[in-house]
Amino acid sequence: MKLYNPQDVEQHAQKLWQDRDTFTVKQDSDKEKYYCLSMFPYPSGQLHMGHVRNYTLSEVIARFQKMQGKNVLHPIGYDAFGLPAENAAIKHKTAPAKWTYANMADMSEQFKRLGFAFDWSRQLATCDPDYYRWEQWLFVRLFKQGLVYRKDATVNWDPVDQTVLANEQVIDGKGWRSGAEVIRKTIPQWFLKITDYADELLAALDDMPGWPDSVKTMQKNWIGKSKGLEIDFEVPEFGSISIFTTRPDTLFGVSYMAVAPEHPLALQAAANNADLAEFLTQCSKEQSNEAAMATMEKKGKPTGLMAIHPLTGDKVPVWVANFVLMSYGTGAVMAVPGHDERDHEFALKYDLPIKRVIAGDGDIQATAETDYGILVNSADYDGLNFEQAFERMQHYFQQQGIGRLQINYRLRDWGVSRQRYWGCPIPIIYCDACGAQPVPESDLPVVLPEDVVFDDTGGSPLKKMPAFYETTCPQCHKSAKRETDTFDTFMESSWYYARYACPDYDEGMLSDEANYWVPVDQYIGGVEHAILHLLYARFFHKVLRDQGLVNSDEPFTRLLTQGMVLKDGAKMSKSKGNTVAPQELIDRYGADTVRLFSMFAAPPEQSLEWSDEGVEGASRYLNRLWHQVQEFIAKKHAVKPLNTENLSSEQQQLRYKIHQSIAKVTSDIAERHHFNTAIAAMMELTNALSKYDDNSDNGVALMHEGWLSLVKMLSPFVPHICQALWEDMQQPGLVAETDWPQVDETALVQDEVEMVVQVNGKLRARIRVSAEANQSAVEKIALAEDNVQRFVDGKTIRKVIVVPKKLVNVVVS
RNA sequence: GCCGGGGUGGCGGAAUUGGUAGACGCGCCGGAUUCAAAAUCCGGUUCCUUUGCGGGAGUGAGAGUUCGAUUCUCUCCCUCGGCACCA
Repeated sequence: MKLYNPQDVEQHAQKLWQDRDTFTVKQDSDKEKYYCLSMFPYPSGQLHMGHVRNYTLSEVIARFQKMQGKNVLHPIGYDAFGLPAENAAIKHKTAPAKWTYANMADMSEQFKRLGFAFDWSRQLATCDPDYYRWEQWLFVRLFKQGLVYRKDATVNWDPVDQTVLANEQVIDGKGWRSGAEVIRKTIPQWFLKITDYADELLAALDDMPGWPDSVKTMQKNWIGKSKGLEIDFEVPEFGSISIFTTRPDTLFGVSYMAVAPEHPLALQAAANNADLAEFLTQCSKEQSNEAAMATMEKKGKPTGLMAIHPLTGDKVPVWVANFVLMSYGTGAVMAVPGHDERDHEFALKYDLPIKRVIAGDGDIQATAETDYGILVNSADYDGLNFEQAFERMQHYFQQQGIGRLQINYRLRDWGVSRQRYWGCPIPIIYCDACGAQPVPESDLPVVLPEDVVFDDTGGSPLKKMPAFYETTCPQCHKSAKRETDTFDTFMESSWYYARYACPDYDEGMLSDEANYWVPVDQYIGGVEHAILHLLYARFFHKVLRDQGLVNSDEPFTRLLTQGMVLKDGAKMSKSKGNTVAPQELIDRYGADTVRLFSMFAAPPEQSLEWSDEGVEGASRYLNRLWHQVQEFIAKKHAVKPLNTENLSSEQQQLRYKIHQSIAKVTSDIAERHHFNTAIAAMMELTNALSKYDDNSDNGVALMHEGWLSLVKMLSPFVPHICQALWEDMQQPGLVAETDWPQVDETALVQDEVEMVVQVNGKLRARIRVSAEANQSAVEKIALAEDNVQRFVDGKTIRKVIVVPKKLVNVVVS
């Protein structure tokens, strides 16, 4: 008997697929298309288990859909720009491009060794000028349409390395290399007006049934639409400040105002107040990310300025507070300590008055009451509820011209400038006379010089390359300077899915073929991308649509968010030393084993705990499968058609098992995406077939049907071994190109079913009854059971619940 | 802190619409095979109790709804992901 040698079997199958271009696809209007995509990887050089899991998931779906007769696109490429290449450049003294291209070649080799059904002809890399030129082209178009603007924004500045740091490079407020205290610095940067699309991005979520609710909820909360009033407060000696509030009903409870440290009012007040200026400096050293802002100690300083309450005319002090965000709303808030927890905490700390303006009987000095209620201590507005007060105030302020209805979003415009080298150059030229000018379309792409040397001083090499930045103004042709910032790498990952449809098209960003393939039918990637990447890509898609480049509204019809791969309960990482290299496992057990384990160990959404013993088990299963099928083949049975009219009860049972397994595996893959239970069902079928021993014509026909169905169903998971078994079973062509097995409903009809009998919800007996038995008959059989009688005896039967074909519950007291 | 997940045997997990808790696999235990071991095959395996039949408890903790809750509601604990410059 042939032995199972994974390395031979896998090489053989991979060569077949390559020679026959099995997974290269073309537009074909006769076939239903299916676009299956996993988020493309950053080319770090080493494939890790997260990748294996991610691409095996899309792989199984892609191969399954192909067997359903669809024209399946399953592409791969690289998200090639990014910070790690710059770090590697400094460390290894190589250019980021060289390092990146070498990594991509390595990873492609590893992908091929895993046998993934990718259409390699469509491979793309975002660092390729043929790719990013269209991103620059789009940016220029958006610039002309006013969807791009420049404004000041804060960055992390390392004063020793004289460089901008990414958030991840700031550790406990210090630069990761220099250890210097990082400060907030404000510099001009480019923004995309994603907020123009906020409403559509929000509303469309209600019509995306293929997305998990959790992701939709996160995006909804991230966009954070809220309705409130913008109200102007007079501030003598400054002018006026506008605040946004969703709770105008608490306006009479305002006892102070708070502005962000970067607010113009704060800056003016600090000009002749050394104490306040010192406080602002302190604030500039605090981290500006949201998590830090929310957890840090709330601190403030009075500015000495007073605001006039627009309804009472009272003077209330204006404070600077470290927790007010300049980037949200107007950078200033009214504080109502009686009915807002943060304001309350702040008021207690700085001994500011706390007033009750919403009816209630708690101690307002001790706890803020944030629920809606009836207004009190609010002059004419007393007795109104939230809606009434909101409406009257809106009306009043509008009439006075000092307030207006405002829809506010938590979502901020997308800052796309990065002060880094290894990214797509922003196609802008700065002219002293004409200002910021987009690079003319005919001059695109602005190519990133790849042959660079990194020194240790940090900062982008572009800033030291006159050959790159010295240019002329496209408007007045005088000498001008090119932008040396590059794009956020989320830009590239926001449209790559569409470019896979036409990766070599050089007459435009997207060809007509994009509308054949896009939207992606199934998108798969880590949950960590639930908000940023997926929101930016949705935004880009709508922008592309409005440019007439695609004709759909959303890029991803169905979304599957996979969990992380853990080892010993922690995320695999080099620093923890708990990594498992896929390559070693492939060498040892073969790609099929690695693929099988990664699909069997957990359902896709959950985190997956890596287990060496589990891998061993997967390998053992494949060996068992191989031997069982080979044993069946070795008997050289003449397979005759199954005579369904004449089946023994054992044959009926096996037939039931085969078809029930097909039904389960099909729905687990197609609908639930629970690949682990699909595999469990196939293991059960394997066990049933292994135990079965019947050399009659019907017996052989059933075994043949069973093994063949199993080989087909396992093939998306473990395609190499299945191709070998397929051939050994004398089947024509490729298992990858065959049809998925069909369920025969007649095999699923059963005349007897097992039911459980409970007394007061506790299991007391099991009964076998005819599938057609009516309720009273079932009830009678159930009550006749000895062990049921034991618990019913001497008690009154209150009622009997019968769930057909499942259970009987006798309620007694 | 805010938003979104997760918590079930020794371990990974299953239970699809409120209806048998623990499928499948790992590990472990016993047996077969072997000079012996590995590999393989067969059987057992939630805990407590019982010779056995059976009984009791049990899905992070606590409450609630229900004939019946791993599943629904509330409060709490632990843990993971995201928080706008990691990708």
